[in-house]
Amino acid sequence: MDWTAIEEKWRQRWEDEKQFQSDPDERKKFFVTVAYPYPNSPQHIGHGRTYTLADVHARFMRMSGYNVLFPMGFHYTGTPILGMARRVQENDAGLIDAFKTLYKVPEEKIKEFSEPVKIADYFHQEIKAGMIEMGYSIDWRREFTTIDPFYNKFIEWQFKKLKEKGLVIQGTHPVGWCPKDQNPVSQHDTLGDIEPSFTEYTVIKFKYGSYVLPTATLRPETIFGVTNLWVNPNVNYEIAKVDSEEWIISSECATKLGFLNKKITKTGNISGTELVGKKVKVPERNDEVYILPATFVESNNGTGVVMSVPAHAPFDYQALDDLKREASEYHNIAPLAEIKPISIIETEGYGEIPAKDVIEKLGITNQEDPKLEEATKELYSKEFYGGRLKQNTGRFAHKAVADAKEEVKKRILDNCNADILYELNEGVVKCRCGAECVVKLLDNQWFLNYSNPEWKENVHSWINEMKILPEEIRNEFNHVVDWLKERACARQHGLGTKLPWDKNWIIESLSDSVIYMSYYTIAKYVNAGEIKPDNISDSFFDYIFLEKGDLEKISSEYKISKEKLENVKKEFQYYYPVNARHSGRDLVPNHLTFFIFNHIAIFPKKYWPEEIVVNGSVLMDGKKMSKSMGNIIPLRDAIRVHGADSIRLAILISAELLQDADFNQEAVRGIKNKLENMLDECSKYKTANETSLAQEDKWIYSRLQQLIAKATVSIQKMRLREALHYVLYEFDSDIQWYLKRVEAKSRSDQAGILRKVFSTRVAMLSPFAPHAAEEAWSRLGNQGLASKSSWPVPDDAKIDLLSIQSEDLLKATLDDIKNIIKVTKIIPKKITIYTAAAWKVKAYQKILAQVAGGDVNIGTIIKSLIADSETVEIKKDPDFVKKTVNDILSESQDSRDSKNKVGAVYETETLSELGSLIKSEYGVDFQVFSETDQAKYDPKNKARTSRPYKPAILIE
RNA sequence: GCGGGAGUUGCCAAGCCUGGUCAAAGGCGCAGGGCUUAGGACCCUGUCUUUUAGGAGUUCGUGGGUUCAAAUCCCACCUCCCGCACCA
Repeated sequence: MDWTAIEEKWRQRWEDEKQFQSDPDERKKFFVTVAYPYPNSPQHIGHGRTYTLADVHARFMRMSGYNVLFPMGFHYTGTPILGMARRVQENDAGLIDAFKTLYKVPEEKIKEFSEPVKIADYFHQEIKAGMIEMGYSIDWRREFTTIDPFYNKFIEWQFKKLKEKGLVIQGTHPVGWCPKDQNPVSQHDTLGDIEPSFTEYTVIKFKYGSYVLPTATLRPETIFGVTNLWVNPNVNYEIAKVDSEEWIISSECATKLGFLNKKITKTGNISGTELVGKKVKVPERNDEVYILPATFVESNNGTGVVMSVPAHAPFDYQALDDLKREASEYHNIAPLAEIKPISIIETEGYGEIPAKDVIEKLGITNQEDPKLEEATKELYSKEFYGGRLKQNTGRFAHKAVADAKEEVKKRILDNCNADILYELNEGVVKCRCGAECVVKLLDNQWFLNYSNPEWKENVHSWINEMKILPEEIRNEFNHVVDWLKERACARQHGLGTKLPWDKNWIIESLSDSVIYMSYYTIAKYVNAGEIKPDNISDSFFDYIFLEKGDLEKISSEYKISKEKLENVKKEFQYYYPVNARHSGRDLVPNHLTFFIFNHIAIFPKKYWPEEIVVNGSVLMDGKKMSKSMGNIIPLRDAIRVHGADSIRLAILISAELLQDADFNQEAVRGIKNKLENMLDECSKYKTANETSLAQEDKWIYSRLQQLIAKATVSIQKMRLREALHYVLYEFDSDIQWYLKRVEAKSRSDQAGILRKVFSTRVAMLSPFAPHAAEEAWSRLGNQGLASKSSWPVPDDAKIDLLSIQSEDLLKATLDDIKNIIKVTKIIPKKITIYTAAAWKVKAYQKILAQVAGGDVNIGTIIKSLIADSETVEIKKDPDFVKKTVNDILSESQDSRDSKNKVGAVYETETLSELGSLIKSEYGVDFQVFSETDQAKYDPKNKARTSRPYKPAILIE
């Protein structure tokens, strides 16, 4: 089957009929949006998932009678494209090869890629083409990119609004930094793609005369256990003026401090040896300790000076031990023997000197031993999570280490006895330019103040009101909101909009994409050239979005007619708020949360987003997709191979929303076959001449109604996998049964019925597999487009419960027959069936009513049956009650209710329908008797075991 | 560490919120049969153990508990996956 042609044909029809263009009208609207793509590569199967989900949603709502707007934009803003362009300029072989072989970019295009916008433009068109081929029902008249001049104006407006409200603030902020490029570095700026991360150290200032000897530590609380300082005798230390104090530090440390906005003036040098034996004053304690030599101290780590806490730091314990053994060399500098570890933390599982315990456990004998790292790690973690400070720590006594750490740090910082230093965690990180990265404290950085308590509170309460699917995600959102702090919202390079009040900054790319959904409503006018960016400024957006300002004035200011302005405003007011926002799960802790925050900050409550739908990612044959694995399939390649609809279905049916969907070849092939069979099937049922309905006809119509009801509920909950499962697979077994019945009876008048059934089914398939549905729809001889047909509405009145009960009875009985044949391995020659006596039927109805009323006590049921003359015969067969109760309990609530409603089924009559089925299946004779039938054929005396819905069976 | 999620019968995966319809949907795989020159596709049957009458037994990460009844509720434990910031 030529899917390319079929899909192309129907896409053209949609296009011709402008089916997805949405303009305000009298209908109710539904505005569905998806996070727009970042065009730095072609989209792959994984990207397709979110868009497909949103498209199904859009198509379903459209069929349900809503005026649906589903637009799309392209996010040019950001740094990765910039980085790629730079790599192209540098002739990066790896990247250029990826463009050629993986992304199949024509050679002459790659040459243009040294210009970032060209990369974005190229992949923009590539992605858009893929979206069209996938059949996404997008209104392309509203497309834009985030570097369009009008969009820039819009973002400027957004930021001015935020600033007016005091939500944009300035502050300092540490970042990974390249001193050569004078720029912050992130993962894709470094050699080896290392994300620079850093740890905050507390620098504690020990006074040495008028000098300060600072030590960097992760454990400020251990200041109470300090017994001495360590310096490396081989290091030549700097004496430097740091702001207003004179510090003695390693030269590496002086450099680092320079990036942390300290004013450093070097005034001299002092060797480590010279410091050894001197005394320093311990802050918070008012006593003095000696400076001692240790070789483990490194000049490039921290300040080059270390405070020694031998009781709790294995390095310190070992160094002190080493020193004492070599005491003879140092006898003149300090009374070493008097220096004893001071234990200040109590931790279960450790003795008085925990460092000693760990060192002995690991068999460490000198300070050069690499196992000391391990020892430190172990002890640090044990003491941090399980330790408590001892009596000798004064006001901090009995506190948990985890708490005390912060309190001590705060106290010594407040008393100006400490400072802060950052160290890169990865050791040396190199920028792509080759320079070694540092941590820099950026001044005057702009932040969005997501810490603002009032703002947070509003967001929390809205999150609790919104529709969020799946429900689990709501919790996650609330945690993210709690955890979110100030976020830097401007950077110094990249594509994007300049900060309106400080043009040195470019608005960061996640901050310029939080309220853009509102922009779709005006993009249509911008694209049509009806409004122009040239002199547009804030009052325009104030008027459109916030209904502020004077129409007359604005109209003359921008030379836009009043009618036009009113139209634009009304269009916004018609479509807003966003009814459903679809997105991948990875955007929960960032984009989606910001999206809520910013809507709440800028728009009035009636325009806050109504619903968020989050989906998981896509796996490739059970594995994560990644470039290095080489298992990324570009979406357009896949469309060429499998067709768009098979891909859509494969992605949707493999997992429910939050689960990762697994895309694999077998699954797609299976689906494709399924679709092709269905199309073939549909070609058979053109004619429509309805005759009077047989029982199986009523049944299939009833089942169709039930299918509609179930599928509709599932889609409304965005349980698309389930809905698709009902429509595509579960209903198939009903069709099979129907065909089996019809064929057994040698009927030939079912084509009209099947055409109706299939048409409804195809309509329900239309949001999921739109092209195949159109094709099937037309093959069935229907007029118009499936995607324009109305979503079927379930009608309870069309459900014939009796036919459902009857068919169920037939199926169950047939199953039983099959089962008996299987177990006994009899080759049947004759099959006889006996239905239950009238009193059993009566009794069954009574038991059913009692069970439905919640009474499952067999004793009371028996009593009440005996009391009734109609069912007094129960005495002959008391086991009947127990079996019947079990029968009933092992049924669904629905089925019980329907049996209750329908009352007794005429089993003898119904079961005679089995004749044709048994004849066609086993080719043998078949008879039905009632248990009470005097003339019955019952050589094995089976008839008496019959129960309602469970006829006795004799196979010979 | 903090936060989120998951562990189901060969594999993937429903079911869990709202306990009985659960030996547990569906797909894949496998086995047998049909169709076919063959392959593919398609259709039927089977696929925990056991059973010569439609039945019985043992299962849903592990161990407890609640209940007439637990894959489903509660507690503890084990294992795995994901996010943790200036980055789209």
